[in-house]
This record gives sequence, structure tokens and C-alpha cells, in this order.
Amino acid sequence: MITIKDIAKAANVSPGTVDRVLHNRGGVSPKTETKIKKILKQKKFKINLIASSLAMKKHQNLATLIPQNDKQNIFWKSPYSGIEKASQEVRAYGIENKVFFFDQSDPKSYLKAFRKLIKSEPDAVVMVPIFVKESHEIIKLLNFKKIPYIFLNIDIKGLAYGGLGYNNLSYIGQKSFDAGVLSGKLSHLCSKNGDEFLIVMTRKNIHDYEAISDRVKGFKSYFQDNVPDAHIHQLKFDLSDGFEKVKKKIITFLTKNQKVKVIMVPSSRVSYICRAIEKNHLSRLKIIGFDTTPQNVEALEKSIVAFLISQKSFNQGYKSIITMANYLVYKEIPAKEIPTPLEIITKENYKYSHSEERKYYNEN
Amino acid sequence: MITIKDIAKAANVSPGTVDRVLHNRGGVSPKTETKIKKILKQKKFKINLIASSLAMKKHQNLATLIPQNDKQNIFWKSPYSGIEKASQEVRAYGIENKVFFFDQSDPKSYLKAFRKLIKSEPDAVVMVPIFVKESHEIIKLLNFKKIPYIFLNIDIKGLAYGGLGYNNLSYIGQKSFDAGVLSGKLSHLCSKNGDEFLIVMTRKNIHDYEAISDRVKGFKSYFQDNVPDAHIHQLKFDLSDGFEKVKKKIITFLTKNQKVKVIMVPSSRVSYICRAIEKNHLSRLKIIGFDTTPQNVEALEKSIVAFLISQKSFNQGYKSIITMANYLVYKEIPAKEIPTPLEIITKENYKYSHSEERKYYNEN
DNA sequence: TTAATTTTCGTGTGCGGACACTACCTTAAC
DNA sequence: GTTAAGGTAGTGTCCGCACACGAAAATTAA
Repeated sequence: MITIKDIAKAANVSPGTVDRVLHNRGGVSPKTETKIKKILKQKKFKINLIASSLAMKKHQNLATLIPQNDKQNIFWKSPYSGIEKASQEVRAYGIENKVFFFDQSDPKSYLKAFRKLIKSEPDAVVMVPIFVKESHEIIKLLNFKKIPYIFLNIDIKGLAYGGLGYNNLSYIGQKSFDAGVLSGKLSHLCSKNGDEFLIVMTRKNIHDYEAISDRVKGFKSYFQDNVPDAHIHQLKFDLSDGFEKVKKKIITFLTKNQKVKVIMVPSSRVSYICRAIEKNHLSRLKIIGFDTTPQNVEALEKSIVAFLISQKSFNQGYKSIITMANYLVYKEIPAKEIPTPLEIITKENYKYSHSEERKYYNEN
Repeated sequence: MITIKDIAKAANVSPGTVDRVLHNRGGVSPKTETKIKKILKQKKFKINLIASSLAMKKHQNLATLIPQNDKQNIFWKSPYSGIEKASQEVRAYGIENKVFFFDQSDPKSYLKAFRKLIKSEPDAVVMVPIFVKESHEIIKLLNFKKIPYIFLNIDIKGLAYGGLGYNNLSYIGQKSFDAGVLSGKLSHLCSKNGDEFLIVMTRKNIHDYEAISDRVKGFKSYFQDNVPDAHIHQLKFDLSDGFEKVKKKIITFLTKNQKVKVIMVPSSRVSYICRAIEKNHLSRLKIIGFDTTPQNVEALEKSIVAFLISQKSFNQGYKSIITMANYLVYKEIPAKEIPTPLEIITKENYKYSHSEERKYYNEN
């Protein structure tokens, strides 16, 4: 292994000088600098990150602001797990991550959690900017304090209120529109000429309203571009309607519209919708949903659902922390957008996907 | 951050003693040991891997034995890239990986490369055991020398010759049978009752013969289990036949068998087959292939191919090195089999997949 | 020429942990 | 009571690098 000392010896200088050229810290004469750089290249010197980060001792604080996960809101469990896993990994690099939770239906708790967060004096923030207005305030402060931040799972654009730019280092999450396009393609592939399609919308959480509507847009856009004369139906429910009412409505619709052969549920509630569909209808239907929640996976295993498009939210959480850590440690500037892969899950490949996630669960 | 010194202070002992209990190195009285362990837990002490691996200075050699990649054999480029990336990462942990190439059609070059490899005195080996008989000899030596090894991409089982067990730490690659099952499912979803199916086999490399035949088995097995009366045709080509001959044969077949609506190509040569199919046939066909070679991706982009099932061979290469490194550094024993996710790629999600791989290419 | 600067570079210390070496303390045997 | 042997625990050095400090060399000013 080539070390700084080796280089120094070869260049007849001291290790300190080599270090200076390595980090462009100046104070080195042009002659020696070029000489050292030449030897560096020639010997293919690569800095030992281990030793480097140890020596730097850059103990930095990271703070994460995400919705609380519980039985009601299992969605956020997965990204949180990814965050936890990444936090463990980056700890060795002197980065300590603190997670602050809030109630995703309560803007006040969001602000409250943020106030706690800011008291912890973080050097960087990973956040899920659910509430637009409150996020605006938060970002104003982060900008002022020059604390770098990353948006996770939800992307909001600045310039909304009084021209405040959002300088988020990156957005890590899914491109919902393209996910919708993909669901359109899958629907198309599953169908034959003359088949009709149904989109079932269920509104529950305000936060994913945008994602859901983007998926629908993407879905429609696919057909616009490829099968313009496709007949796409749409049903909307409020979950407060109650299951029986939902069920009745769906069944009535399906009985009337026998040509509907594919159902796309743009929320993560596809299993709920499936429960509302009777067997005689199910047999003719291909159903496509989003997110690998345990209930959805169950429906997948039973071959009720044909495809799930996965958010890979575990990976999103994981990546958000790793990305920020790389920024803090190596000043590595991430891409402005880091889209999650659009993973197509079927009964047959589910067990091979999300292996990182499952491995993590098993270890903990 | 809690350090060994903090623990030592709290337990009224020296750092050395704490270290001894951390590594079970003995020489510590039961009393102090339990006391220290208690404090360790209480303070949630976690070893600093950075400092640890630096202090250990465990310079170890890893060697990799894989087929040469070139214009003719682009398949191996991707795993090689993954290996390169991982090699860079583990270098910081004092692990140096050397790659030894061989000609995948020449057993002798395989043995020759191995002889070079063994001269480099590696502490561990990652290998692609293409040739059964030669691998047997290689493994015998590795077993004898007690050098741990991992199989990459190709899994061979021991006990074939004279009861020699293959103690490979792990196999990293795809479960070809299940990939075939998945292709069956996708074919099924793409079809309607009465449609017929076609498997087109092209044999080129001996090495993936097994993978290909497993995929076919998986495909058939899916239909056996789910659509037992499905009509599955099969065409076999030798690529030495020449393109025109292949083309003629396929077109004749498709013209005769208008009910065939789905084609599955179990090798990575789906784009080749596509070129042999005329447009008037293409329009009625859904085509499913394997591996995201540039040509295949092109066919995907043109909507000629509906699905590609990806090997994620970049990740395979990457993971093989990381897995071995973790074994060397942390004595972390990997799973006996690390199956690659079965990734379903369509035109719509291709750009979001393989991002790691592309990122790596861009950096280099 | 010499003093005052500025530029350039060498030295030393510490990051957290691994491990060898040494010192101390028991215990037991004579 | 002395001593040897074995068990425990403390000390010091090093891993490769970052960075502060200050020394040496080079440059400029007087």
C-alpha cells in the first residue's frame, strides 16, 4: 500500500508537504507541487479514507425529520428503517444522526419537531417536507443558518412564497409521474384490444395526494401516447365512506362494466380495494398497485394483485442519510434528484427483492 | 461518541482491559469482565470500525478469477465493473484485489489464469467456475490451502468427483429457475386464453447452458402449475447456422403458428432474435428476454421487447467482493446463497434501474 | 548587508483502537 | 519468609492521515 510517507520519501519532501498538495492547501512552491503530483500519479496513490476520516475527527450532527410510524401509519416504517441502518454505518465516520418524528396529519407537530431539531444544532438535515406552508418557514431558517438539507420522498419547489429558493441539496424519492406511466405500460401489456381500464382512487393521507395524482397523470399520459382511444374509467372514494359502501360501489361498477379488465390503484391501498371485489370479478381482472406493504404483498402472494410497483422506501431512507454523509465527509455534491428505481414486483420475484431491508430486519 | 477510554474510565480500568473483553482475548477476571460488559451495554458502546481496521493494519490480498470481457463477450464487462468498484471501496480496509482473466471458451486459459492467481498468494478468492472439471482441480487446491472462495454467477455443486465437497463460502448470482418462472408469469399476464407460447433457444456459450436450461425449466414449470394446457412451442438454433437461416426458420414458424403471441428467449440474445422477426409478426407479439445488454436495451426502447429480466450482473460482481471483504475483515459469514434480485425491466423503468452502474461508468 | 517579511516546508501530536510488552498482584510451594 | 509461577491489568507504540506550529529558506525592504 502506498502511503503519504512513501510519496514524501520519493519526492524528498516531508509528509506534511504531500498532504498540502493533496488538499490544495497552498503554501507549496510550484516546482515541488508538480513534482509531487507527478509521483502521486505515477505511484497511483489513493488516500486512505479510513485513516483520513479518523484523523479528521469530524464529529458532525445530522438530523432527520420524518413522520412517525405506527400501526396506523406503517408506510413510514420502511424509510425509517433505512435511515436507521445508514445511521449505524455513518457513525463510524463520526456522523451522528438524530431522528425527530412528527404526526403526518398535524402541521403543528411538524413545526414542533422541527424546533426540537434545530435546538440540537445539526450540521445537516434530512427532511420529509409534507406541509408546504410550514416547510417554507423551516427552509427559510435552514437557508439563513446555512444548514444543508435534503428532501426525502416528497419534493417541493421553492419560489412559492416571496421568491424564496429552496436550496435542497437533493431530492431523493420516486418520480411518481413515471411510475404512473409504468403502471400504464403494464396495464397495456396485460390487456388486449378493446379492454377497458379502471383507476380507483382512495384518499386518505393528504401528504401523498400529489404522488397519487401524478401517478394517475402518468397512467393517462401513457395511454394518450400509445392507445389514445383506450377507455379509462375512474372511481373515487373517501375512506370515511366505510368499507361496505365502497364494496357496493365497486361491485356495481364492475358488474355494469364487464369490459374493464385492468384495475390500477394509484395509492398504496390496493389490498383494501381487492377485498372489496368479489371472486367472480377477480378472475377476469388484472390488478396493479403501489408499494409493498404487508397487506399488498399478501394480495400479491394470493395472485389477486398482478403487479406492485415498489417505492423502495427503505432504500430511499438509507440513501438519504448516506448521501448527506458523503456530502459532509467528502464534500461530495449529490445529484439534484436521486430517483428511486421503479421496481416491478410480482409474486414470483418478491422474495428476491428488498433483500437489504429484510436482512436489516433480521439483524435487529 | 463513546470510546474505549470512556468505558475504561467508567469501569476504573485501563483501555487495554476493555479491549481484552471486547475481543474475548482472555486474561481478565470474571468480576471486571462482567463489570465492563455491563458498562459497555449501558453506554451503548460500539466499536469504531474506522479506527479498528486502521489499527489492525490487516493488509490482505483478494484474487478474482473471471472471464475476459471484450467486444465479443460484452457480458462479463458488467460484473467486472462491479468488481472494480468494490475493489476501490475495500482498498481502504487494507484489502487489495487482483483480477485474473481467462478465455471463457478455453479451459486451458482458465487453469493458466488460476496458476497465476495462486502465485499471488491470495487470502481469499472470488471465482466464476465455468469449467466443471477444471474447477474441481482448482477447488481441491483451494480447499487444501484453506483459502476461502466464493462462486460468482455460476453455481456448481461438489461431490461430483470422488466426494470432494465444495466449501464455497457463498454463491452470488441469479436463481435461473426462478427467473424462468418469472418469465412464465409475465408471459401469462401478457396473454389471453388460447394464446400459444414460443421459447427460442440459441446456444452460443457453453457456460450459460445451465442457466438457460434452468430458465426454460422454470418457464415450463410456471405453466405446468398455472396453465397446464398451455401450448408451448420451442425452437432451437445453433448460431453457427447464420442469420438468414435463423430468420427464415422463425418466419416460417410464426406464419404457420399465428396463435403464438408471446416469445421467450432464455439467453441474452433476444435482440438477435428480434431482428429476425418481421414487422407484421412483431405487432402481435410480446417478447420477453434476459439481460440488459446494450442491444437488448435498444430493442426495449423501441418497444420491440416488452420485458427484460435483468441479472444485475454489475451488482453481482460488486457484491461478491464486498461479501468477501466483510468476511476477511469482520469474519462475517455470508449466506450460502446470495440470489440477485429478479429485476423486471421495461422501456418505462429502464432509465431508473442500474443507476449505480451508470454512476460508476460516468465516474470512470 | 542586514533586518523584516513572506513563502515554503518539516515536526509533532492526536484521532480510536489493537496488541505486545511489562509491571504488579496473588497464590502456593519450599 | 522467600521465591517462582500464573493470572490481571497498565503502558506504549503504531496504523495513515490532518492540521497546527514553528523553523528554515527565500524574498523583499531598508
